[in-house]
Amino acid sequence: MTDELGLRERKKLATRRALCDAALKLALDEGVATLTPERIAEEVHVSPRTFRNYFSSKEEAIVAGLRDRAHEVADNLRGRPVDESIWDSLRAVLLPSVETGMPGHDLMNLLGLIRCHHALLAEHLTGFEDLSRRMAEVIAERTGTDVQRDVYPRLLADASGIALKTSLGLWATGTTGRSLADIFGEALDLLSRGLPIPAPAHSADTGPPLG
Amino acid sequence: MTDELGLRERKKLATRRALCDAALKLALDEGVATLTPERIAEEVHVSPRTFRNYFSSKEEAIVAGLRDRAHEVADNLRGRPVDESIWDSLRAVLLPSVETGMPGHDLMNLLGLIRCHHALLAEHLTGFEDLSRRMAEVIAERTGTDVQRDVYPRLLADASGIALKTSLGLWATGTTGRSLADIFGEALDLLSRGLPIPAPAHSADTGPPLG
DNA sequence: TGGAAAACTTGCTGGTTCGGAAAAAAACCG
DNA sequence: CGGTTTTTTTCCGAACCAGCAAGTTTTCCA
Repeated sequence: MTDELGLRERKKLATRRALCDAALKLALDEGVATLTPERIAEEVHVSPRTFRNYFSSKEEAIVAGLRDRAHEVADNLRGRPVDESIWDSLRAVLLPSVETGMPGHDLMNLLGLIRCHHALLAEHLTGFEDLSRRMAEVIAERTGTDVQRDVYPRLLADASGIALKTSLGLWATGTTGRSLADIFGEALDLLSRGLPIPAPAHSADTGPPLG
Repeated sequence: MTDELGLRERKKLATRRALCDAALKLALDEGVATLTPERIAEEVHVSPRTFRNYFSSKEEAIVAGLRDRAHEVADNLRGRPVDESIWDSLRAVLLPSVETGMPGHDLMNLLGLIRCHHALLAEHLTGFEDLSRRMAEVIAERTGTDVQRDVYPRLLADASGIALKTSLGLWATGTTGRSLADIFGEALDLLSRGLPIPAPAHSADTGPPLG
């Protein structure tokens, strides 16, 4: 149905994607500080003015690839079977949202950049905010709650978004030796069990990184 | 001990506070769009350049009052009795962090501004990020977990921060007729019980706002 | 198909923001 | 007091950003 995109729409999507791909690539290769909108535009063979028609800053372009998925994630959540546990639905929908496209080490490097640059971090966080807002609506539909009056849908949306953000942050430090899926699974599990205080066992219990 | 602040330090703190107070006041009175760093500086009788020595944008100044509390909150959490439930500690520490100083309707208006302005929202969210990072360390100390390797401390810090953010957001819409403390209490309670799906009762069950 | 209408790109441009450098003022210390 | 350190201020150039109108491409409709 939405497959019927006119030439104009397709070209717009193409230049947008080309711009944010170029922005990400250049940021990873040459760093964020020295990167300019002009440089990105040049890479895609459009004018600097056109770049600013699509993005209002280089930071917005760099994280656009990540944050643009907010729409799809909400749609995917809406598409899950209604008899599925909400936690299973969230797990099924959120994890793939960051596993598409980009190689793992690029994602780690990007998260490293984000951690260091205030403007990038700010842009990234508004992406999660966007995601949460959309998810809250779907969760409300699904659970028969009211986004305007009930705490539940907003809180669950925000909390599961946080599970993803926390997992990405911990995974990107590289100090755990675990996979993102593994960490995220544990995070959702902890949340759904009410964040019980972990047993004060030896904290090296997760097993050696093994290299 | 830190009471021994020289005149220099005191004046710096004073101008910083004066600047962010003025920024907030002007933003509430005259709106964010038309507000300029020059206007804020003028209000405090310093040069525009001095304003930029303290804050890198007007948005940073506007939300500085809220975000500067991150330090205290973490310190307060560290100061809670060790035999207290972590949830009780979080409740005791987080709620007062927004209840100090500003009148309630000003806080609601500020949150309204934040919701509408991308740059303000971004700045506000990095404030929560800052808060979470500090709290994660204290939570790790308190629970004998490892910030670098365990999911728990980061997730609990982020989740309780989210509980506050979600509560502020819902409260500021004014559609519930409930107090912030009430909403926040329910949010923490939901989190600590694993976000159970609410019974599909009539959603007007929370009682009439009563005017 | 042809031509009008709409949408996108682009160069230009004025206004704003930002932060470096050095002089001036204020605070500290003996 | 003089000398030293820190902060404030003035000056200023570079970067950023969005509005406008001209030129181009796509779409629409008869």
